[in-house]
Amino acid sequence: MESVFEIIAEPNRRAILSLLVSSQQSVGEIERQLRMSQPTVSKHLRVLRDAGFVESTVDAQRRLYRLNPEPLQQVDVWLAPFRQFWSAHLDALERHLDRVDQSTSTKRKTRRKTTQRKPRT
Amino acid sequence: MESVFEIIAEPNRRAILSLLVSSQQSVGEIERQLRMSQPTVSKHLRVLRDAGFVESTVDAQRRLYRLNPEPLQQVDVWLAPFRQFWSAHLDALERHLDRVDQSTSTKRKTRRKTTQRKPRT
DNA sequence: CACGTATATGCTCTGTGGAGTATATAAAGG
DNA sequence: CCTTTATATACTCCACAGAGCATATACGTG
Repeated sequence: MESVFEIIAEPNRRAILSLLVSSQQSVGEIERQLRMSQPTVSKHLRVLRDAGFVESTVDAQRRLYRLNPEPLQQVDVWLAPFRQFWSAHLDALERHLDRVDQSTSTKRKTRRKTTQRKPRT
Repeated sequence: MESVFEIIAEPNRRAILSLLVSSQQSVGEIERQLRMSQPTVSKHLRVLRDAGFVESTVDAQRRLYRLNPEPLQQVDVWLAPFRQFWSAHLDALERHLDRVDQSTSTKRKTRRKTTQRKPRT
């Protein structure tokens, strides 16, 4: 399981990463929010930490885990050559993202230029 | 193996996808270029096609496979929330991409807009 | 110090994915 | 037709990842 892609192939790990986007969390908090067993959470966090996806700090008995975006950037880099391809299917993409924006928008995010998307305006 | 992420977790499948960026290819061509056994190629193509990553057309006895970017866009969508995070580590990203550019022997040093990288010549 | 809380880790079991080998299918070409 | 070429599929084997359970470790508090 060296590869970044294998790491994020696991649904629970993706869930953990997504959870950490909002703010850092302790193991127990993750455990409750994602309703996974404590050993399972700890094991996945171990994997994520070894792969550099998260970092932890000690707060007494608890460990606070926070995101480290670097490895995800590698995914983005791999994705890059395929983006050129999307232009062909751009309208489909637009529609898709609009759908996502709706279903995800618990907190008003005006979708911004997301680093690479066509200047939409 | 329903998830898009599990699909691209497999190195050979990623290789196939990357290969198809340049142009469509027959099974035999993929087999030779990636030096994988024919059944292995066919099986991975099956998975990729079922997941919508590729499409095929018949050319006599051979099947030509071409890329379909849609599923990869889902990966991009998932990645989106993390991008906001990268700004914090932007310089690290810059350095990282520079390393990648080098090791990939890209001629053009002028990297633009991040992510919006030029199609390889 | 003893106990409760928080997290990590070892061990076992099970499912599943990928490779290899052999074989089936199908089209082209003599 | 018979053969060659191109691709798909069935079957078996093996490795390995993830979950559960038990247990170890460590810190805080009375």
